Amino acid sequence: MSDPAQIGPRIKAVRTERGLTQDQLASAVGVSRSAVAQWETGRAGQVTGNLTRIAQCLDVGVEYLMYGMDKSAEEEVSHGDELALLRLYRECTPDDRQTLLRLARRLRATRPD
Amino acid sequence: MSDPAQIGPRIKAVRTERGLTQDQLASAVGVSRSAVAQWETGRAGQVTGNLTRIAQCLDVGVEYLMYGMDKSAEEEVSHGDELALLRLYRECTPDDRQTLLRLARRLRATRPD
DNA sequence: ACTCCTCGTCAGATTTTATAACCAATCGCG
DNA sequence: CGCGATTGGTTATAAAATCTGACGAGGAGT
Repeated sequence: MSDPAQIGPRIKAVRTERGLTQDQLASAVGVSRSAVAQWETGRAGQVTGNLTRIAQCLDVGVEYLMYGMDKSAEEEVSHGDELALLRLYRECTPDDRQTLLRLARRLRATRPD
Repeated sequence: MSDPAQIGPRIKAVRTERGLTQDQLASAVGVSRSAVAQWETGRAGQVTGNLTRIAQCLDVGVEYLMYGMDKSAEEEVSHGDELALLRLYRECTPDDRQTLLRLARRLRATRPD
């Protein structure tokens, strides 16, 4: 799941994307420039308690640094109407759920391209 | 955001919820029983590279141990049928989406209690 | 009272990590 | 071309962190 050896390159990738030098990230996190270099080159097995600060300074999620992405097996819903639909669906009986799924399939099949 | 001092009690809470002893969690993670006790009593400032293994063994997200909760602003979908519904919904036109939402409301309103 | 189980704490060995220093590559300037 | 500045990789080492095994306390059951 988590690949510690990949955290370093990932930190480097995000840092350069943000246009920061190692010195700048080091100052932001509160460590020496060498520490950042060692993180990025995989010398440090884990970046321990600094992980949260690094994520904050780079404006990226801790789980992104750890796993490379948010959970991929699950889907996130953030649109209000999709949330509403999901909640309504969950409050339906199994039969009604099947009805909704069938209608969704029919509507999708007849949509214009 | 992250409260390192709270990781310990959180580990303990999840462990006891799962009905595990410190010894059992220690065996699962691959450390001594003392290490688990120290994590839970806050002796260790951070639980370093073991955090991922702890989360795996306790069947909980790393971010939950670190922050106490998954992202609260978003909802996660993990059931296959819900994923299917969501995907179908997204492939529909706005008009068809409204149709689905209306039907869902009607079905929810007529469900037996 | 005794035994067992669970867990908190401690001393110490081991491991990890951050620092300062060193060095190399690149680039811009005179 | 030589020089200085900047950036970044690497190393030795001191300091800090972490884990282990041992010890002891409290509770439950017999």
